[in-house]
Amino acid sequence: MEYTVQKLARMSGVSGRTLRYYDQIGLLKPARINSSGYRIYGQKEVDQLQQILFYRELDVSLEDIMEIINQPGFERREALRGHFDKLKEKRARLDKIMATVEKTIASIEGGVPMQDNEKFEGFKEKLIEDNEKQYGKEIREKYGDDTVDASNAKLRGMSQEEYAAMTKLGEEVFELLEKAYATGDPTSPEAKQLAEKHKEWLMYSWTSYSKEAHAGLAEMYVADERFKAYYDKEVDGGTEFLRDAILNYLGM
Amino acid sequence: MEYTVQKLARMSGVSGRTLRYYDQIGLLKPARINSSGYRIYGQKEVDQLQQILFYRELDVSLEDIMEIINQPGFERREALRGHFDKLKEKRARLDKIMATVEKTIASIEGGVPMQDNEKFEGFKEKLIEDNEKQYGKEIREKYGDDTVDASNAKLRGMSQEEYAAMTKLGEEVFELLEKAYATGDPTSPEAKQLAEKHKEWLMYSWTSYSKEAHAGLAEMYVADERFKAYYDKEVDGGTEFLRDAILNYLGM
DNA sequence: ATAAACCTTTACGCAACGTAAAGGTCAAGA
DNA sequence: TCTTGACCTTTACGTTGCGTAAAGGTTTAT
Repeated sequence: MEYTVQKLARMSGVSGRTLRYYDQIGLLKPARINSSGYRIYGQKEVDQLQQILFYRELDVSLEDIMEIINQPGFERREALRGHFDKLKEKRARLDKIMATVEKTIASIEGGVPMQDNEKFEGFKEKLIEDNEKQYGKEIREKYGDDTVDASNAKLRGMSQEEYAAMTKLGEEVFELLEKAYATGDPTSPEAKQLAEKHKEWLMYSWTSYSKEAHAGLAEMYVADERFKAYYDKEVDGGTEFLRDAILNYLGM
Repeated sequence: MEYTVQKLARMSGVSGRTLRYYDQIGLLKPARINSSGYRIYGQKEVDQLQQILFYRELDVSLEDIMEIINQPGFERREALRGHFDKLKEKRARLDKIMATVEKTIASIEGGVPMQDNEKFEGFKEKLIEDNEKQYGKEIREKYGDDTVDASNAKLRGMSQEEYAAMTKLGEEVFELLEKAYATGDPTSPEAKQLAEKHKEWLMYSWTSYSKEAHAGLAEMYVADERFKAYYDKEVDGGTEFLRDAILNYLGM
């Protein structure tokens, strides 16, 4: 497939000017120039543009992108690692800023005065290491799950609303788990409600439902440490409780 | 408390030049100018700078920030609440990008080849449509699974070798599925071998194993369209066959 | 008294394009 | 066939949000 500037632009979401600029600085040259002087891009160029956009998303400068894509594989890996670290820092910084926002709100509402230098926590990029130590694993675990959720949602081509609804349901399951766990009884009304909500939540990604599959999933939660870690996050033994609640709900 | 340019700059993490620039464009004027022409900032200015930095963090242009904070009905507390939500969104986006970076790194290290277009799923919004036509659903599903695999590997702190081994096992399961399916009999020796290999593969991520959980997972494969699509990729009905083979292997 | 560390304004530079301006090309419809 | 409108080209200046001198005045600490 061959593309002119405008076609490639529309496909990739960048502007025609951008493509000409990339040509100009030597970042992405068209495959050839036709007899009228038009830029013609081919498959290879499409792929490379995708590469470029990928790095651009990571806030890599065009100059650096040029270096990266012109170098062999292991160099690229190093670059990626560097970017990953940068992203991590960025994330930690965001967390700090969010904390500052919360604190500022609290200070306004509570009438508690805030120290001036506190107001800028997070904008300065110093205390990142501390943050890592403080949140460390927790965030990573959550991060893993978020990733899975996001990819699943995308996978199924869910609309924004659907995804939001599903997420909300997921949170509700979690809340219910805490409440039901507090009763200590997997046959309690709360536990039953929990199992129901869990089924409801499941239906967002399942096309067919069977008691066996639901029960099996519950067993798997206990067996697979990843799921176990997730459901045990708030209350220890939460995973087993959830399984029991589900099995009970299903009459098994 | 009163601050000169440099003091405020150090406290807030921005540069002196930035403060002068903000004065120049009228975004943040000092409280007063002293007898030597120095800019002197007071309490009000400190708070306003904080506001400005919050907006800047959200990629709002300075011009827009000016409009926003000069609006008559501007309520600081409301604005702060809005900031918090937007920051959360930004963080979620960062998480997604980080996941892709990690996945890319994993693919380089694990020697698992990745399709270029796979690498960039999720980054572009528009290109997806076209890609869809080209490669259809298949890639999305694979991407989803890869993501899960990668994040799992990370989560469990797997070594590269282990991850590679697991990936290889996963492929073997797939090959066996094709071979066993060809026999048409879920009780055949090939089917039994398939179930065994599947269990072996599972053990990479399971800490405890039970027949019930294994059987449940098999049921889930059929119920969840994502898994179904994955195992049906090569042979239609492969998922059901796998389930039957497993159930048979487990004597259920 | 002198150096270090401030402060000032003016002014040019930068990345990654956006936005004309001035003109050539191409497919489709009257 | 001719015209229209959507393409394409190059050249070139504008934009944002500062960084970075340069050239000089002020304050503070020793």
